[in-house]
Amino acid sequence: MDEKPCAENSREIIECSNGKELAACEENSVMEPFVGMEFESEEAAKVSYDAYGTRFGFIMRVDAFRRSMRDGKVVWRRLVCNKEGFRKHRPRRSENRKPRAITREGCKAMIVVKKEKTGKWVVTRFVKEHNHPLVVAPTNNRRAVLLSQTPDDKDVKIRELTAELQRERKRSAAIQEQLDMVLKDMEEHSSFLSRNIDDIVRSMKEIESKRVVL
DNA sequence: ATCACGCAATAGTACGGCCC
DNA sequence: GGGCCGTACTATTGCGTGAT
Repeated sequence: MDEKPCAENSREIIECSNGKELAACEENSVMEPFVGMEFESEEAAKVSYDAYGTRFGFIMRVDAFRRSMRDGKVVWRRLVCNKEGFRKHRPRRSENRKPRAITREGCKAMIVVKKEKTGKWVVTRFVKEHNHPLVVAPTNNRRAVLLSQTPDDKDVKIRELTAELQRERKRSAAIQEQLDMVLKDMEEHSSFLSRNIDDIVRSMKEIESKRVVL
């Protein structure tokens, strides 16, 4: 079980079971789950794991849950990678139709969160390793990403997305630099305005004191 | 008895493809 | 283009099993 939180480093290379580079952690705000991690609500856990998945290149799927025997409320929830498990075989009703792309690859990655007596949701299990390459998708259309990839397309798609990711990183670094310059200018301007205000206040006080003397 | 978890089944839904 | 059908998805539930 891997229980190390990852958010300590602003840039951390994550590796999956096949040892390939997958994605880089670029924001401290996306926390890697760890056993014992607490959430205010079930929804917060979902949002967090979903953000983590988006950041590191997989799609979260809400899996099983359990209700309390006493009050019937949900007290246990499992969140998995969308490639978790294998698709169940169902007989094809039409031979003319093309089968859809395979989306399940037997991935074991998941987190399990449980509601404690305190009302907080705590991660009780975290499986980090995926059995497939992780791809940071540039689109918000999750379903389109899921269904558009056949096994043959995947390597090409991974290369394209990796190249795009590098381009976007360079672009964001340039934007960051520009923002830093703007902030610096704003600070300088702000301190300039402060000095002006101080001068004005000082002048006003001098004028006031002269009036009192007269 | 209760909890934790795995697995299968099912309902509802979204979407792609085919046919008119 | 629009309707229908098939496929695959998520969400939920039931049941079984092992641990506490």
